[in-house]
Amino acid sequence: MRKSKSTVSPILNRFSKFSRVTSMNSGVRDAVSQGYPDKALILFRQMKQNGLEPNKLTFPFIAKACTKLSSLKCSQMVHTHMLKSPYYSDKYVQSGLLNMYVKCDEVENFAYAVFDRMHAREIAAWNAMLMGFVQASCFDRALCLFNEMMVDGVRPDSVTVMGLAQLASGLKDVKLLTSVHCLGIRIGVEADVSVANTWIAAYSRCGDLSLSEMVFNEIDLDVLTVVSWNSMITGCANAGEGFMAMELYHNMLYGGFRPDLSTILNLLGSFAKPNALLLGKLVHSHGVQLGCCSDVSVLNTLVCMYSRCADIDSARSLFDSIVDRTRVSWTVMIGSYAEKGDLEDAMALFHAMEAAGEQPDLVTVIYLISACGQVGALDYGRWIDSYAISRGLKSDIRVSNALLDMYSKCGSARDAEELFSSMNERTIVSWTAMISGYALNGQSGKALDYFNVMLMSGLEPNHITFLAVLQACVHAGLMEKGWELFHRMTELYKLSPGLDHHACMADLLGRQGKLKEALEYIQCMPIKPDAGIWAALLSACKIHRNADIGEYAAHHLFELEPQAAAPYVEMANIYASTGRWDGVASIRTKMKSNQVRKYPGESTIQVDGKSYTFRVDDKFHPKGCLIYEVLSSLGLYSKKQIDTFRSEEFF
DNA sequence: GTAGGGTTAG
Repeated sequence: MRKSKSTVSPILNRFSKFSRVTSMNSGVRDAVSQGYPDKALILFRQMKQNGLEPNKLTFPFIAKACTKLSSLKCSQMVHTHMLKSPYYSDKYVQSGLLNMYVKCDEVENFAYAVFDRMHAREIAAWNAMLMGFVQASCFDRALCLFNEMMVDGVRPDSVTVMGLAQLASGLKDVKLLTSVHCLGIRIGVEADVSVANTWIAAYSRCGDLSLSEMVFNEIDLDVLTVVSWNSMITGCANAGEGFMAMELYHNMLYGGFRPDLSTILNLLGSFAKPNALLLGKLVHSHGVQLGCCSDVSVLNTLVCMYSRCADIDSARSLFDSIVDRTRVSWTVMIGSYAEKGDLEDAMALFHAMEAAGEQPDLVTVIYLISACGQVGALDYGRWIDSYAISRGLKSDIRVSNALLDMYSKCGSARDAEELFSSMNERTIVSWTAMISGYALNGQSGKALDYFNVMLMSGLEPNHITFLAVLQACVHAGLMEKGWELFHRMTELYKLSPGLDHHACMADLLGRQGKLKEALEYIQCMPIKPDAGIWAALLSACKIHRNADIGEYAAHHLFELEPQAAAPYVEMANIYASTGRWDGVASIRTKMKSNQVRKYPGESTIQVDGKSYTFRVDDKFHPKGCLIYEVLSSLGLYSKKQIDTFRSEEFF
């Protein structure tokens, strides 16, 4: 007897639907594991269109696809589907959802909302939330979360330890990191190579490369991975230890490891400095051999490497060769021009970037701002300020700080003050920008006032802040105040003075006429004095007409920078002012034999976006006559000099 | 068959 179709159909139908969902699930899973998250989402959509209900296994896979895409839009779409599903409260579904939002950088609102509503929190959920806070730099909240986790009696595992290590390195707190390290040993996860790799990276980020090395050397050879090598190489790169990075790379190849994209990327980072071009080129060629150089992030790093190695032409032609330029590609190239003070090329590329439909972000803007500060382009600087406002970038403190610095360097204290008082958050960088702005523009009293107010607000000065106040003292000739600050820096704040700080102190002594003391100070410095310090002493000798100490300083300068013209000129002036004409003649001979040429000094100013360059006694500007009239009315130029120019018929 | 994780340019 034939069964009627109507009784058998629903069962068959349900069975076939079940098997179709199962096969769709494996399709989704495979797509995700093979690195095609977008394909997984297409399958998911097809499922819905065919009336197939995703089950409890579908959602974790789909969530994983969303984490790989880091797209908030996709995540929210999936979230809506999940809400309608009977499996919404499943712990794995919830964990997947949480992780999805963490990866979209939606930690504080979306991810925490999911976490907060979870009934049963597994260790994975805690870890995901912890990582999320750490990656979003919400370190306080991460610490609170860890405490809560302990109170809840959840036992930390290896992933927790990794999250805590990243937390400690984010805070640059090596003490905290050591206690995380101890926790790792106590719970027995120190043999886990992933944990060790995190420690290597974390110690180097805290500035303790020797501890990174210790962890690296303790890893069992059987479990050592490429990531371990990469972490160690990155550590060296960040510490500026290019030679050590290269040595590690050599050992890595010797040990039979195949470098990957990340190896090349990090290695290039260690050669992004002058005099490292040869090694950079070597690694570039390795990258080509390994097939890494079609990757846009490697290309971007290469552009950066070439420009930092002062080979801007190679950087530009490499940039031009990139087919799929990203925002970072543009920014790196704009930054290359900006760092060498080439504002015009930087701006041109910035407009090209916008024309190409790429959105500049805060890093792009910060580069442009700093270029304006370097060349004193107040007009452009103001324009970028308003551009930053229109793009909502000025709310970021880093942008505001860059603007403060730019206004100070352009000598516009009013713009700087206005901005400073409008900021609702001020970091040590903001204060330091203000202080050094006043120091630079000769308003030493105001610089010191700001310094005191800053101290009262509870902020701790760093070595750059101290440099700024010391410069203020130099400009005002405040010898005692300078020494007091210098001692406060070394004794109270335990900051070791760098070359610049020592230069200030030597300058302070020299300008006061204490040339012998200045010389003694330089000779007893714990670090080798550079050309800047000797130049400061030489110019002090010029003020106080001391040819003997001047000769000594000049001698060092001729050794350090034989091609620089300034020391020869300074020394010749000192001889002339003390009537030692034989000395003047000997300097002339020395300049000739060393083939040193003195180019006249230049000064550039921008008005209405146009650059004007002037030299001493410049007669080429069309409005020169007017300029000299104004100068004479200010008492900066004598009437007689203007008449001389007139008679020469230059105007 | 299901989670959370290690290196990553400006």
